Amino acid sequence: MNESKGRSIPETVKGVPEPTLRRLPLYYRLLKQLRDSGRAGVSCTMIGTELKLDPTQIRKDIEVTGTVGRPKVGYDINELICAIERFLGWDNTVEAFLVGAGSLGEALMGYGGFTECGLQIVAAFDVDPTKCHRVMHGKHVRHVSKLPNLMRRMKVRFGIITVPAAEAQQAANLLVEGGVLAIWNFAPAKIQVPERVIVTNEDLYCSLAVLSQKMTRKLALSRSKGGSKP
Amino acid sequence: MNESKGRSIPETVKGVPEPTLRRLPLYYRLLKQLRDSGRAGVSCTMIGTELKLDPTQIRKDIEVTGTVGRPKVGYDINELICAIERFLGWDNTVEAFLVGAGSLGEALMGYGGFTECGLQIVAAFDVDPTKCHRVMHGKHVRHVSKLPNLMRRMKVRFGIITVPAAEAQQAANLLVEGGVLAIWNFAPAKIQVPERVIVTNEDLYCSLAVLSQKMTRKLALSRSKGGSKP
DNA sequence: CATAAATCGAGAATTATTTCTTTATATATA
DNA sequence: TATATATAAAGAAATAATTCTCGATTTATG
Repeated sequence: MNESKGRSIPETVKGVPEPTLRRLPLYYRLLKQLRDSGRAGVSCTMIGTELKLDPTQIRKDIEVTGTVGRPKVGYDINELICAIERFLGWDNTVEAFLVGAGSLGEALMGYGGFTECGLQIVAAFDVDPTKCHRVMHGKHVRHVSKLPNLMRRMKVRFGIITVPAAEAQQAANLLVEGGVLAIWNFAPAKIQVPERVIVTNEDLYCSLAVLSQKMTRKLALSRSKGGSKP
Repeated sequence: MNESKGRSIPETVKGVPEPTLRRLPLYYRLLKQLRDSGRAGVSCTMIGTELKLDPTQIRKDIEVTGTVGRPKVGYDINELICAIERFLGWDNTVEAFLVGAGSLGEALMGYGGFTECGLQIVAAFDVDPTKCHRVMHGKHVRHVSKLPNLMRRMKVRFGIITVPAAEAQQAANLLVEGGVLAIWNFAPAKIQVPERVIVTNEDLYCSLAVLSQKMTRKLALSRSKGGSKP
């Protein structure tokens, strides 16, 4: 008598702002910590203090998950955790294929935390035959030529690309051939896929740009203010 | 007679929007490709077509780098590349220490492309003694206890954290002790640092959230429209 | 040389996101 | 029971970012 009636998730007819989506995991992590430490309830004020974010913003973010709180009390931590999981789709296991068994691929396979988000890497693929036929963090590494068929047979719908930039498009093509639904692309290259395929790029250069520009700016400012040359 | 006169970079008195900063590397990469293919000039229209972005937005982004174009012609590719490099601080080499010599750390050290952005990882550190005293992609791996002193002696100001979440704060502390200016944090955990230190979090869970929510939404929609159960 | 087409640049309009304000409600305390 | 206080919720306002509009400029073409 909780999920069945009407809109458990507000249908998401109108897309949720991406900034909100990116903040939800931050709350999620904190909530789990709080729960482990024995708390049962939490207020936006508390989350805000902890994460240095505006409480109103947090309240609006939580709203999209469909969770309701009580004045003066806040939210039930368990309920909130479940709501975020449900909203993000982290309550169901999604199997994924990983293309590119280099060190980045290995790092992701070894990253135990993804299962918490329902993401399970079930196999890895590589073009390099010397990397194939071995087991990495409990997952078989196979040759990329096997990918499309295996993907269809196993009904895997999620792909992770961890190959060098130059090979990213080929990797994407294989995944598309296998009927992929969503791709998490770690290669610093844009990939062309059919419109129906959802892509998120994890482009390290974009993040680095933010950091290095801020650093550059800071250095420039400190130099012009308190620096040696006026 | 190009940089010396007046404001080569528009001083950046008022911070540049982060979305702009994150797009600049995309242009940068494309521009280098275009240059390699022999082109000398480029218009926002062309970049926009290539990257599927609005030309006006690109024009505004380019504006922050201080580059001026010519109507009907566009921008000089070389000039634009240099301006972006200068603006992001990618024209100067920045030396970095990496904390956490696991597979993610190894992946980053092996990632040749960072030198293009002026980022040079000069050494790695780990708490695990068995990982120390070896060479990884040409860089020495040392024990974390050596970090602060070495960092001050070598005047390294940039830190990269690739340790597990539970150890992130310790890693940050060491870097702060060493006088770090900016931290690129790959651990899925918030780190507490003095206000003067610039931090960029590369939190994979945040990106995954975007992707899995979109996927979940899509599946929900397709089920409610063309699915089996009405 | 006049005309057409492409494109920059500036600013207006729109849209998205965040922050502020107010109101209502639940709990604790006197 | 009455009062004070913390907080959610709803909506208004402010701010940030994107997209649109238009005038100016440069090159190409007849």
